[in-house]
Amino acid sequence: MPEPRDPFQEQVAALRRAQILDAATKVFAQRGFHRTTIRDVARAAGIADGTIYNYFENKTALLLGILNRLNETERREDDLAQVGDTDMRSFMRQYFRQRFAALTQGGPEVFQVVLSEVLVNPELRELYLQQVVAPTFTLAETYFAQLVEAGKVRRLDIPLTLRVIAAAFLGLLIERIIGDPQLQTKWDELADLLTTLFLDGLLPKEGGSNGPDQERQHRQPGI
Amino acid sequence: MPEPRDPFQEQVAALRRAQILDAATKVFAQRGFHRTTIRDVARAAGIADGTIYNYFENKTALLLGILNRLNETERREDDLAQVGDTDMRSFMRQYFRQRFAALTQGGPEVFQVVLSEVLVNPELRELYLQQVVAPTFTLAETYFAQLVEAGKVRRLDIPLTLRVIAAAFLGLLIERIIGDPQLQTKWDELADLLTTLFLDGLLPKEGGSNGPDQERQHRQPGI
Amino acid sequence: MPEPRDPFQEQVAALRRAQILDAATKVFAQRGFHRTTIRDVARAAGIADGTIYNYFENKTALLLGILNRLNETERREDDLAQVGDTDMRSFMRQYFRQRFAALTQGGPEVFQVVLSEVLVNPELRELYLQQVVAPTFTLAETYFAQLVEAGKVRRLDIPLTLRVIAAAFLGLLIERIIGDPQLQTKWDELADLLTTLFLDGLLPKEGGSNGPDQERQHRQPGI
Amino acid sequence: MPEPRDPFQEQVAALRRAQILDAATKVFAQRGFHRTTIRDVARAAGIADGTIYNYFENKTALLLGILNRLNETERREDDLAQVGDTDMRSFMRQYFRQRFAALTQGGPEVFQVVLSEVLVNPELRELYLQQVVAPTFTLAETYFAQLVEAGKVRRLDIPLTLRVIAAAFLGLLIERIIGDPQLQTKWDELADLLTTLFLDGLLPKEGGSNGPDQERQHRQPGI
DNA sequence: CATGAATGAGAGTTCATTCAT
DNA sequence: GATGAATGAACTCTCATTCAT
Repeated sequence: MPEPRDPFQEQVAALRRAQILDAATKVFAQRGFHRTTIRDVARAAGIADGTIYNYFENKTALLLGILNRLNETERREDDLAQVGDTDMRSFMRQYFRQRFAALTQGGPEVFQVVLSEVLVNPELRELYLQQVVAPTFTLAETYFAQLVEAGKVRRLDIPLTLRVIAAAFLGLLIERIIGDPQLQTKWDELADLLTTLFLDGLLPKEGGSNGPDQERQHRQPGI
Repeated sequence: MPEPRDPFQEQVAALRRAQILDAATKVFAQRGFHRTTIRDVARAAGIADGTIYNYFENKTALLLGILNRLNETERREDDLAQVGDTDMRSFMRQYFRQRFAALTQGGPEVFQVVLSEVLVNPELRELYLQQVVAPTFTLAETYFAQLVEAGKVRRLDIPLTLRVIAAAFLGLLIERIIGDPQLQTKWDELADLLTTLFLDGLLPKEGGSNGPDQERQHRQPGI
Repeated sequence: MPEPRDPFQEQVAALRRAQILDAATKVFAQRGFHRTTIRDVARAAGIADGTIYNYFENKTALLLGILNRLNETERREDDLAQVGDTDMRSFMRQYFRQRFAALTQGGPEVFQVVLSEVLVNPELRELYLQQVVAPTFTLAETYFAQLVEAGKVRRLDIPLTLRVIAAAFLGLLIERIIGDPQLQTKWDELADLLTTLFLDGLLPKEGGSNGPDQERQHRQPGI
Repeated sequence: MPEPRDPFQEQVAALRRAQILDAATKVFAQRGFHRTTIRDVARAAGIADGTIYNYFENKTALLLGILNRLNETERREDDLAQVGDTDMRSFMRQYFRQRFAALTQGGPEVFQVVLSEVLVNPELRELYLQQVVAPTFTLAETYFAQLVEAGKVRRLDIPLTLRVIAAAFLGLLIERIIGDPQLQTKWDELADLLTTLFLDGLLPKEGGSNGPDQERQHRQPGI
């Protein structure tokens, strides 16, 4: 836990921390938090065991560090704001695409690790709730309320609706991690499907032919 | 690992196994699989440490035992079948309610434990995929295909759509476990909300007033 | 530790004891005393674990039981006596043959087990010394002294000489157990070789051609 | 299991290994391999339990380590070579004396430990056979063959004869370990006795008086 | 600051022994 | 007497953490 005053040293230290957290994320995701030893992390980071303790108080702190970075990453994505003017469908499809891309590339490992522990570690759970989940929902609720007011979205229980949408993301990510082949294969189609599902619902269009043309769903105007 | 031929002994043994798995599920959910010792399980079951090893080969086998019971539980729920004749909305609401009730009472702890390990243990992941996830989806796909053919449901990518619905459930369960207050409070409203969302979508009804009447959604014509 | 008065019961008990000791000898020799569990012995004997404790106080008592049987076996071999009249060479060859046959068929396993523990268990060592080694040597010394008096054998330190001869046997047995191929192959030639070696020694006969005639060796005068 | 490149560290590590093996040899000999705990070894070595595992993979590796040192010790004793020119009797007496001294001081404990396990552990047995027994015999056979060719030794089955001689040593060592009082007392006389026995045999010298003078044997004329 | 050997508490697991059936 | 499930002490081994170099 060094407290360097020298700004240069400070940057070096930050890099070390990042290097260690990267390594930790990788190996934690591979074998799980508990099955991974400090030595594993150290090896992956290319440093000695003891060095880790110069930057993190203990093993748990590594997990918190990962969680915090997740936090920062989430916050930075305030992409919600600037899309208010386009039509609902384009916006949503765009947004879902962004999210899926983020999840896929940004590393599902991070989720794997954090979520796995969050499920069974009350303290971490609390932290995760307050630092990641709650702020995200608060932000989203504000935005969503605007949509409702603007009449662009049906008047539903906003917080709960957002929970459901977020849950779908979370659940899909997990199912993918578990290894569901369908999701592995068609991951890229999900953004479109979710848009249709959440905007239009499962029910067939009124008077629609309900024909085999799956593509039509995306273009259905004025529902 | 006794192999009793005597059917009475066999039943006694089955009860012991159940007793141990109950205890294991409870304590694993509280502290997580790895932070829980065999002694913890034994204490919770009211037996000696060594006794556990008369029924399970090792600690991991306890996890597999829990997973297998989950498996059996899932299979027994063939509630899908008998609801084919009613209207779509009632059916779905009913089904969602059943599922939520099952998840809540049947013990979210089981999910907590299994999922937590599944996320970071490849072997368990494979097992879970093949024993729980895949069979469930196969069953559901067959049923869903019938709905599509009957014109009751929009023609979409069936497997993917089911994944999304299941994901919503999974995700909501997790969010609840994490401790989201909204979900704790309004858990019972979710079945209705999901029905609306997945059947009708977010978009406001055409020509609707989009007023505060949330209830109107159910009376949508032409369903 | 049953103390049956009924002579029939007594015999049954004796048989059980023998059955258990046989099984114990077998499995102890295979994996060693400590690596063998009571369950191993029970399985080999075809009985339940607990039953063993009706006949032996504890695991160590099994070892003592084996040792005691060894003791009895040894005593019964008073073959020494009746060979006093023949010539030295025939006698010795005959005796060595008997001993080797006994060791080989009577089961080197017994030696394996007992010796292995005797080497590192002081108590057992003491017991072995007093119950097996000492009596045997005492007997042999008496007989050997007669040979010396009769002028049939060079006047040497009798006890020590006997130790050397016994040591050769013991050592050969061990070398064989260890798996020396030479001994495995030529085990039957040892009786003759030992006779020659111990009676005549390694030195070539004086004036001899050092030819293949092994028999002439006795008349070596004045080396 | 460190792999130090630094030669200094390497030496330190070698010392630690030796320190641990010394301790292990001592305590294993006292209580036997299986009755000795890792903690016993650690205490005897004056280090912590865990430290042992920095140098040896597991408890069994300690035994292998002891065996390997025995191996090295044996190899170093190439005393056979330089005594070729002297007369047979002096050489043999000298050689036997060396061997006995080596066995006694070099630590009969090493034998005790290794042999005890070798008797009941097939894997260790194989290792012992190949690393210690076989090389030693191969060496000795070559040398002995020269003696035979030179006519200094009777023409016998060389490998088998060597086995007998080695067996005598091995057996005597064991008898001594077992606690035979005769051997404890007269250990130092054995070299001479063995020389006489193996060179001249038990048979009385032709024409000899076979008097009570045991000492005469060593001064036998014509040697 | 970096290193990695040393530490020792603690975990999973085994198994001799007991005893109710 | 026979059984074998239950017991829990004791063992091996791991690994987070410390600290002298």
